[in-house]
Amino acid sequence: MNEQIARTPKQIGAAMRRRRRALGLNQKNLGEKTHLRQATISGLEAGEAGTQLSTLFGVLTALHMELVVRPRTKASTDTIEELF
Amino acid sequence: MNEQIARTPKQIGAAMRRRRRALGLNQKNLGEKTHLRQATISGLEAGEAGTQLSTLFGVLTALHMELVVRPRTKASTDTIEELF
DNA sequence: CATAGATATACGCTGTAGCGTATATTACGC
DNA sequence: GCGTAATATACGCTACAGCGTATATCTATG
Repeated sequence: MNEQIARTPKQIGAAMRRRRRALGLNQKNLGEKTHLRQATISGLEAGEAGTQLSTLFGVLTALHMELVVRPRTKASTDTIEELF
Repeated sequence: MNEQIARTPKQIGAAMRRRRRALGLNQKNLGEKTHLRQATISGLEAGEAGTQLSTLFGVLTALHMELVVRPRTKASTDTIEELF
């Protein structure tokens, strides 16, 4: 359960939230590590689509996580429009 | 070679560029699929840290790709600061 | 319940992404 | 080399992320 597929901002946000909690951190702690506000972490975890890559990777690094990019595994009905 | 680890915007951009080319698309085509400008795709592939998650996931979807989020596999000396 | 800790939300501000449009630069086939 | 396709860059514009700060709302746990 520690490999999460993420096809949307919400999914990646949820995965990061689980990881943060597993590490026993709160949003404020994590904000200090990453030089981001607690409110910014909150938005990222909630899956705000406008969040920037710098924010994403900053938090990933602080959580000792990484991404894997790969072709989609299962068929999906996702369209661009319904992503947001 | 179709699973790429990405710990920085540049790495994820490079992976997406390889995938786009493997699919025989140019930035303009991809921009039309995603409702993004060719210039925006260019920035994403170049690893601009300010790129938004909506842009990232829009392109990932158009390229039939997905992310996996997971704890880091190997030891790394990465720090937050040197990411950007 | 009470209340402390955690998370979500608000306000005004500054910086910048993405836009349309256009052009400059690079890479490639002939 | 030359021309063309592909990619990078520029300009002015609007929208909004992230900022500091503050507060409101949830959530434990006694």
